[in-house]
Amino acid sequence: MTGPQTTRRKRANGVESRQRILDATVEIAGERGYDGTSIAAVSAKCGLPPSSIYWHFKDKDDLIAAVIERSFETWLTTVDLPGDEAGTPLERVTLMAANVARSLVAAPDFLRLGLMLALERRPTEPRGRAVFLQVRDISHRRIAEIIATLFPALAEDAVETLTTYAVAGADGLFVHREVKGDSVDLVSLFELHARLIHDAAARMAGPPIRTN
Amino acid sequence: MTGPQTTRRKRANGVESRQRILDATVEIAGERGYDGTSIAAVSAKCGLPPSSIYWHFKDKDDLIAAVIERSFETWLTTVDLPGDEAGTPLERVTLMAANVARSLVAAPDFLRLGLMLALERRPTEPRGRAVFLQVRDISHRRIAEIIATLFPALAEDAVETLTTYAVAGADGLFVHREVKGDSVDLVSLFELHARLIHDAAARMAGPPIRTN
DNA sequence: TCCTAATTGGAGCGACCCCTACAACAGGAG
DNA sequence: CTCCTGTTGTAGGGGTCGCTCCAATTAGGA
Repeated sequence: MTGPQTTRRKRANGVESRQRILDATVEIAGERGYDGTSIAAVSAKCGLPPSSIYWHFKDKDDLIAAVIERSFETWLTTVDLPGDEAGTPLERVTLMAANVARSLVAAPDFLRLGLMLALERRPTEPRGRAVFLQVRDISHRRIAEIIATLFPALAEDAVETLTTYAVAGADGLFVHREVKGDSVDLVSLFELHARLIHDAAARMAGPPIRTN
Repeated sequence: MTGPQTTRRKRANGVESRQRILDATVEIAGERGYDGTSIAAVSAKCGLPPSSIYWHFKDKDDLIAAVIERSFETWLTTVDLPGDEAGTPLERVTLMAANVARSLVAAPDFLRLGLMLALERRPTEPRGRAVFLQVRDISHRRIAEIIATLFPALAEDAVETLTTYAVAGADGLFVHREVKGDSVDLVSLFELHARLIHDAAARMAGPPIRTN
């Protein structure tokens, strides 16, 4: 513990190799999914032999899980959720939606691979799927907090429902863009999404007059 | 053509075998995706040898495409889109959404497998993916027609945007239920979805007073 | 300079993959 | 009965899979 740990780490190019492996894997796995990702293909794409991959990662499952983790982190940095700037709730919700839309366009690998893993239901769940669902829950809670802050009058289950709806809409719109190609204007679709969520929140939080 | 076709079809149990193969395939492919579906596994599940599978289907790609086609048809029969019954637009949109939600709960294999195929981006596209996107476009047009009928004042691109949003929301909510399990009340989430779409359509179609 | 640990190179193992070849069997037609 | 056609059964070929083993190479610490 306290002994001979001078400055010896990062001796060779191990760290860079790890990044090269992850770069190659995220590209292949984002295109072909779990089973479609072969170690041989990753090896060919990153130029390192399979033994190097298995030196850096325990097995294929570990590699995919690491890819999910790193993709989520890089995606988080591009989201850059706004803190507590001024503006009406509608303006702030719209700004957030635009940010998320742009980040999904810029770094789509995370959500594409994650959704593929999430839809699978194999007997022994891959660790990457669990990791994705976990970070997804974190995002869910963050959004729920923001909604609760913007609309303090909302009941707790209303916040939960709106958050679920917000995330689901984002997923669906993302899928639409993945299917239809780059011509889809994700930002404007997210703008509509934000507006509808805002109106729903305002209605749910507003005074209960005019129920029908 | 007009000759010796008495009543000879279905001599052995060929038709039933085809169904057994499709039943086994939709189960496995709905769980594991394209690459995760092996002919050996299908053979084991349906009890027929691989040669029978390859007698009924040209290759694995053909099998998956056939599964998509049949799943879509069985899903269509459970949707049972309402014709032209009476009611306000909101009532009719809500009814449609509830129907779709119930059908997705009853027959989720079609959309689960379809979304998995749609998210993949391999160099040579599987035929099943093309089939899914095709029937998806058919659904899209049907929904667009209904929206245009319910809200005649809507501009054409507004109908298109709303249809895209409706389909995307349905996809996302479906994914949410697939991830979170049977405890998710898909019908009530679709009810909210229908209401938001209706409000958006009414606002877009209505007089442009009170823009802010 | 030698020792040691981190990393790479490459061969290869057993299992599984998709798919095929071909014999065996069933039942209607003659 | 014999044929003929649709369907099943068995065996396996050629290839890829995830993964392992181990020698070779590199660079820091002594």
